[in-house]
Amino acid sequence: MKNSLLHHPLKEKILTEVEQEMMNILWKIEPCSIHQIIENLPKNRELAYTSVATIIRILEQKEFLKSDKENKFHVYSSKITKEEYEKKSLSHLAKNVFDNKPLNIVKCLFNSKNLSKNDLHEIQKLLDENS
Amino acid sequence: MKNSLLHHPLKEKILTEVEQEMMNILWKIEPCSIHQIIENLPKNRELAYTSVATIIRILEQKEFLKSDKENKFHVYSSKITKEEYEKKSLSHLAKNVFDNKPLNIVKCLFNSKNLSKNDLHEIQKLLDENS
DNA sequence: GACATTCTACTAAAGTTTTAGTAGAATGAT
DNA sequence: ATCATTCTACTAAAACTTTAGTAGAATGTC
Repeated sequence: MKNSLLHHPLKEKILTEVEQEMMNILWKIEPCSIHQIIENLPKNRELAYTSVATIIRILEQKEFLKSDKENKFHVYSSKITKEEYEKKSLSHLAKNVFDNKPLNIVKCLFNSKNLSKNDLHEIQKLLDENS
Repeated sequence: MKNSLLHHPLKEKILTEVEQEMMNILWKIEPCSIHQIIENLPKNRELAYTSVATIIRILEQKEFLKSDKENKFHVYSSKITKEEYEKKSLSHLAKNVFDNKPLNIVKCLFNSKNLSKNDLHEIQKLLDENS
């Protein structure tokens, strides 16, 4: 079995670091070419064209994105929205690190003092809408 | 360079899946032996003693835990608290998936309907305490 | 103390991730 | 049509992850 990961469709698929890096760009500019992805990498991030192409190919095999032949060349677009993936990765983190208790994530955010005054107002609004 | 990862102390270290599995048990029962960790694995999770020992050794190299020789054998304890790691993994996720905006994590939790009535009350309490 | 059992260190192998090269196909320019 | 450039598929290699075996050290039992 040469690529066993690709044959476990039920496994909860989480992006690796580099895959995440590419998907973040894709979600911003899709549909797009390999070159457009490279153009959108930070200047200090030097990756060969073929390296990006390989990562994209793997992402296609894992069904995070799809490719279409638009007139001349391939263009790539996501098969999962950023919002869907945010939800998936957050519930993965909740399960693995936060005892499967989403509330613990909120508590952690409050404890780590990473929320601005405005964030607190926004959260209050969310609460008001949900009661 | 045989183990280059271990020589990059500044890299933000995030646990792999199996490492996380072991650390979650360690945080519950530390200080503890390899055998105690194995006893605390789910019944359907069959891992050889030596596999667990290898994972523990890697975790020690990565400085997530330390070992002490307590009278006869080694006992292991964490070098990072669960709370510290929760904070670290959450800010890692915020940075990589949520545009570095912790508020987006809270929004995602609200959208995904994973919060119970009681959770909402608890969040209201947190808000009241922080204003 | 001899023997069986347990523990630890080291080694290993298969799979995955990250990065990039090569070759040939497709395209563009003359 | 030819040549240079770009794109894609395939291959590859080093590092990392996951799992486990082997050998020798430490310990317990008789």
